[in-house]
Amino acid sequence: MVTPNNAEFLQNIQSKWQKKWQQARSFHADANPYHKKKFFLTFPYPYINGLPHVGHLFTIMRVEAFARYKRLQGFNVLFPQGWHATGSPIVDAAQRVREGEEKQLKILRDCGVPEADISKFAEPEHWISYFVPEYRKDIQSLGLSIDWRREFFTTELNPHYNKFVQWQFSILKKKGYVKKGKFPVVWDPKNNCPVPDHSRIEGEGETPQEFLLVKHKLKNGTSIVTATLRPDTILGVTNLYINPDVMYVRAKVDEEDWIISKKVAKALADQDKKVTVIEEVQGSSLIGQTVLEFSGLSVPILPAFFVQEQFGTGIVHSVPSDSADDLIALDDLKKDTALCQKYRLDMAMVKAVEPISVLDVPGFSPIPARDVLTQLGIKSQHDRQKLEKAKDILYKKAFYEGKVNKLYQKARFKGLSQDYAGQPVEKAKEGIKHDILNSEFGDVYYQLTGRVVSRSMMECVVRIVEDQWFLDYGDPVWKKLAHDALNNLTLYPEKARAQFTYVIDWLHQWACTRETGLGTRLPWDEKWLIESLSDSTVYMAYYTIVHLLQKIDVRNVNGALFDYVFLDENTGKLLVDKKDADAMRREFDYWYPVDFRNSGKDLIQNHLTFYLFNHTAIFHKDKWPKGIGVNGWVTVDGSKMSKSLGNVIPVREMVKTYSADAARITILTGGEGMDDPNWDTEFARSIIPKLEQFYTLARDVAAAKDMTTAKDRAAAKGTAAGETSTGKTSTDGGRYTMKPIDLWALSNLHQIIHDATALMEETSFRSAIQKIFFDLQRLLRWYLRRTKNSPNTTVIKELVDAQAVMLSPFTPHLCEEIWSMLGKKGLACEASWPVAQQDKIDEQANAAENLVQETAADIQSVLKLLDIQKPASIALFVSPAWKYQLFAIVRKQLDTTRNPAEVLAAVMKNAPAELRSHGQDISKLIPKLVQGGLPPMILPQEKELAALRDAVDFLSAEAGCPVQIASADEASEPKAKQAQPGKVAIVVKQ
RNA sequence: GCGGCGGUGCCGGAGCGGUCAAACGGGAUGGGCUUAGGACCCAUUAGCUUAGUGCUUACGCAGGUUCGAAUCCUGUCCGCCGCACCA
Repeated sequence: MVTPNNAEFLQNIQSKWQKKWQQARSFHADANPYHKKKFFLTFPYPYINGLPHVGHLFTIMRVEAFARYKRLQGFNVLFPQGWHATGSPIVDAAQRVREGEEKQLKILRDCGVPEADISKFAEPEHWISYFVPEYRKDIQSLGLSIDWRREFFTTELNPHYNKFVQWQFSILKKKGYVKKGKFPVVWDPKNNCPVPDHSRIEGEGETPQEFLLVKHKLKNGTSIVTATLRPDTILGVTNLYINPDVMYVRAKVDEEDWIISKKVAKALADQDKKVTVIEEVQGSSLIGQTVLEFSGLSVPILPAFFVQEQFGTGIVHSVPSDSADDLIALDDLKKDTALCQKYRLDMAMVKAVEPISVLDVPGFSPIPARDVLTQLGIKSQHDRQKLEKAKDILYKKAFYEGKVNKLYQKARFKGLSQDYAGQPVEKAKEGIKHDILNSEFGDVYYQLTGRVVSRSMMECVVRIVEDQWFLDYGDPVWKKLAHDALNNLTLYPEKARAQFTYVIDWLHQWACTRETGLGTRLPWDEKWLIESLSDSTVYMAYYTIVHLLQKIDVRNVNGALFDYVFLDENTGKLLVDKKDADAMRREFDYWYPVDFRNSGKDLIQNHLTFYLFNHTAIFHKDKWPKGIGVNGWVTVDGSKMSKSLGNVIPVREMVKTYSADAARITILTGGEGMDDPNWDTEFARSIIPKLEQFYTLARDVAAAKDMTTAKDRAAAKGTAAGETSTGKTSTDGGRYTMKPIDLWALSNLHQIIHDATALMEETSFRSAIQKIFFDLQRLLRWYLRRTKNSPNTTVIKELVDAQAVMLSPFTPHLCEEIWSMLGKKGLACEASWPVAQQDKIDEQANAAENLVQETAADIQSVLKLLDIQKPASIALFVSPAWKYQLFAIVRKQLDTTRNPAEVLAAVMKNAPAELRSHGQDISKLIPKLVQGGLPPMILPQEKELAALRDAVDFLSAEAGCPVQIASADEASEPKAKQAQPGKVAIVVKQ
């Protein structure tokens, strides 16, 4: 870690201002009917199983900076904060503490928990009572402008909130958005419980995968059952493959007879099936028999050794057209007379088995598997590696580019519900699967995508849980409402919209209840806890009333109260004072809807979209969300944040090392939009002295009532009293004259205010900081240099005042300090954001100053090239008059043509005689002007002269010799002719 | 594979048809100020060239549109995020 230069100064003023804000209750926000402009911001309440770190900081700071900005804009701003404890991580972690797991204990120690207290964390409740205040302390130390009166935490440990969530769910239920169904989960068979991702020893990220079971019927009615992920090829089945050496079982599954592997027989028992094993069946005994297919065909059962017992059902239906495995096995068998004899297979029958083409895949023959076998040079079914590759190629090609062929006509197969012929595989697949499931040939089976081992060291299985509750985000009516909500809100940034639209369409049923963890119980089925993403969709409404509600005896909090407060409906008896209920309703009515909710972009696919869905289900349309912000994932010095890299910087460490203000501005400079913001340690270090420099400058401005020099004042007396050279009146006690450079400074200031305001409005904080801090600092630097440190006091004060206010959302402590030092009344956080005055933005002033700036630079470079230390004098010539005329005419022409010849012709035609006399020069100049383009603004000759004359002192000082200024028109000097509008000719005399 | 976002100089990162060899910051180099400085100020930071200029090569790669492209179009390669019941 780099040691900062000196953050003490910033750190020393931190707690002082935080205390002042607290005393002034600057961030307490209450409904105020006389203050119509309100702004309500939130970010998702953090899950409190740890302390805040740099990863959290970015999201927090976006909301914080926006909150402070909106306050400066005159809004009544509500920025509350709560805590999330719902779910299983805390419970699991407590369990691990109970078991004394070293890794978990270390995490707690790293959070600063004293050794003696660690055992307390065996209780989940203790996590809340410990981490809530610690987390709050950390983010408070950043000087956040949160209304802490409205803090709360979730789960039934907070009975008021508990009632709120139950109210929410009873409304969802009433409206039919909560439904009951079956659901596959990863299950520990020993402890009889579901195994969430983070409490696995092995197999994080593995999930149940749905396979289609296909029944193939023997003459006696028994089904040989295979499992597949490719129902689209069902009509291409030519035979079954069975491993002759494997011992299968015949089992009664529900009311049917199935032949399957032993493992599947066991697994199905967990998956909502009644399974009784009747007998064992040797694979070889089935070979040679025929089965009836979904397609209506009869196909033989053949031997194959690539078939693995533990995969699928241990039996494979063969689609040699589109499976390389199936095809090569068939090829092998046709050549293997000995094997056929062994199982008494009729060689002619085997040879008669031919692939059936079912898919049209671009770039492939009707039998794609054959192409791939040839392509990869696969010779036998033992060539496993190549076969895996073949499978990959075939699947991807067929699935994403293929179409099912003409075989899939409804007329040809009674099992099909529609004509699939010609449909893309991707689309037809689902329909065909559905058809098979609806026939007597199909069923469903779940298998894990990989091995999962639970903490009890048991290998997990898939289990179908009955009576699981779902939020039906697939409901088309609800989807429509969510789209409506999306269409009526502002996104920060707008480019996130495509993703939201996609997610709304893609979401379907969401299992919203759990059996374990902390949370709120489902009001009508108390065995279930409401899952953590589902209990946090509309709680922002809770913020509006929490400080009032939680004072009320919870026994008097009922559904009728929430109906009254949130929906303006009288549905039952209120158990609280009408007065109290009205007060809450006023708060809700005033603050809602949420104007800005910000979170990481990863939450678009769940929480933020749930947030939209649920608001439309619960609240009236005028209370739907107004704005959502999303941001990228924080990186640290360019690398992804991770525990293993050890670059997860806790907030408390950042504040201790860099100060709150430096940390705040660093993180927001790290990025904007959807890009991943970067915490740049080097920036954090180098910004500290720059912030102090800003303070020093402000101090000088404050101290010097009059920053002008005696010489300036004397010079000023020369002009008519109170009158400046530009005719403006100066009223302050500083330098009396308002010179062009002063107007230029103001012009640029107001341009910056204008730009920065627009950027703040769209939460582009990085760019805003660029303008407000760096561009303004540069402006100040040039202004001081240009005025040789005697700026106009009015101007310099306006610059510093504006900067202090505009920077305060980012570095509030420093800005308060400066604000008070400048002798301002009140707090900076309650000041007014400066207003950009269009009439002060003067492009001509910019062009004039550019000319001066460039001339100064050009003088330097000429002197350097000629290696002249002490020039005797310098003459500057502005362009001859005819070139100004020429430029103006060319500019007009460029709108119609860009062809140099045409421009030249037009110029020569339109130009006055005087200009035409410079014909030769013109024809040389024009191609350049057309190619390179003209400068954005061309000042008239007299303005250029005036600008240079105004700056003559400065230019002389920079050049180190007297400077004369003249027009090239009356100059005999040949070099003077080189001058152009915007470009002065320089003649150095030694 | 699908959906989303990106690929710019030593680095971070602006720019999104002409004012672009490319803002701003960081780093590096040189100079100034200083007892000294990690503080501050100034200059340089693609190559060649020049009295302040001009030229060449550059904005992932390849084509195209245009008088003109980092900027628009097409194709292609690469990176990041998500693809769920987990906070």
